[in-house]
Amino acid sequence: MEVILPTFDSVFSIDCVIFGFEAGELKILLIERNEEPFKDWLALPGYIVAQDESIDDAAERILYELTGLRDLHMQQFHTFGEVNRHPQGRVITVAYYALIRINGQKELRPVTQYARKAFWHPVNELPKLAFDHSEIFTTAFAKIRRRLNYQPIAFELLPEKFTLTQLQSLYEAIEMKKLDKRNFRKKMLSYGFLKELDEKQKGVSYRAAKLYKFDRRKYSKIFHNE
Amino acid sequence: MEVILPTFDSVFSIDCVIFGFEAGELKILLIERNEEPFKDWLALPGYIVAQDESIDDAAERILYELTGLRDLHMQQFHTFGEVNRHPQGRVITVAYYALIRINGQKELRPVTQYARKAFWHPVNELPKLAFDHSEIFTTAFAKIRRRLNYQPIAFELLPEKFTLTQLQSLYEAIEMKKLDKRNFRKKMLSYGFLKELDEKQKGVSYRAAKLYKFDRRKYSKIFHNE
DNA sequence: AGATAGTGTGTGAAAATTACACCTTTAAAT
DNA sequence: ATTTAAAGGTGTAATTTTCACACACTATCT
Repeated sequence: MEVILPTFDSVFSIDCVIFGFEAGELKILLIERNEEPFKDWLALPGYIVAQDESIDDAAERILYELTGLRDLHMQQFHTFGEVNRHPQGRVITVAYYALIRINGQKELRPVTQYARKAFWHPVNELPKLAFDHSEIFTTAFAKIRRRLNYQPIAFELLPEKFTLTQLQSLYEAIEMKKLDKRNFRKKMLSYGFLKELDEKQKGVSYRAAKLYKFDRRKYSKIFHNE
Repeated sequence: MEVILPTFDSVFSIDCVIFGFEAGELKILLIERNEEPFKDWLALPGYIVAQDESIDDAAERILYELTGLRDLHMQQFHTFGEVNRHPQGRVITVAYYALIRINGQKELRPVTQYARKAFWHPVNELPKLAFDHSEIFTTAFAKIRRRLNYQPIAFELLPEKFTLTQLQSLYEAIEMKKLDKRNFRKKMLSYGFLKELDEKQKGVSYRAAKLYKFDRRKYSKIFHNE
């Protein structure tokens, strides 16, 4: 059975690539669509920009409506404007990314009917996504990989307190290669923006590691940019 | 006398920041607008995307129509989507940049009436521009400054054959700081993608410098990316 | 012949990067 | 109590990269 869809002339939309890190794996947030076209497909959270909101505001609103998540620092990274990227008409989409901590607590709960559910999915072994969302993801991943080299984005993905091994395995997940433990630690600590805490990891069945946290104030003192 | 303008709902537009290098100075291409709003103001070349063209195609077409320039490699870098950036309605603009060689030969000649003329203007001492174009320029400049560090964009601005001093002064113009001559040469030559020619500079009233050219094939052999 | 203006070249010190292996600590299992 | 499994934590030497720094050479013009 074929569904007849309306068409439209020109709309802006937003799509979001939200990265998280859990169980040593890099993940992104997907929704299950509850609307044609691509009903029942998996997709990036995305929707149409309203007349009276800036695209940055739209990105926040849309992410909230589709996933229940709020107050992330989203960053625009590319605009996709092929003529036929949307089957119903001309849709140019501005893609944003954000990096957040996954806590079990924050539950993912769409507040509109457009998404049936929202959930985390590992970036390896991603399924086929609706529209050109696979390409949007690939572009986003390339961007954050590059940005990792000159901005402290990793810390947004980790819990407030983390061990150096966790930090290293996150770098390894993003750069997709193994790093040397001693060199990694030496380098990270040499920057001087990691604060060693008086606390240790708990609940592990082996020697507990020291916890650290990222000291944003020291960071901006050291690196004047941004 | 006030002009009454039509309003519109949602349009995409493109704005272009075209960099060139001439007489030791970094310049961008501006037009003098011949249309409301901002009639008679200076602005970046920019116009509205048509229904049936991708944004990349639109960027090429629009630049051509406003300046007569063709076949540049334009690269999208940011999308500006504040609600009130255009006085007549909601216009979201995708901004592109390109770097080109300025030759006296290529003449700048708008082929539409929207621009009265197009011309090069030094990036220092830029006047106030129409819309939010000053901000767009600033963003573009920041982008290319960063990109200079990991991509061979400088060579797109120089004539095919150039001296090391010209190359250095271009780097200095983009990075806005002085570089050491010996270190600069050593580093550039160490990359191995500069081809020394059997030719020398002509028409100078002092010792003529060797000419070099950028060897794109060697470059991509050395750096697999891009 | 001399003045002028830019070309072209080398070395040593300091900093950053890389490669590399073993003992320690803790909890769980026996 | 002892053992085992799993990860924590640590230093050094070689190499590469970056940086600071000064003077003689050459072509043209007068």
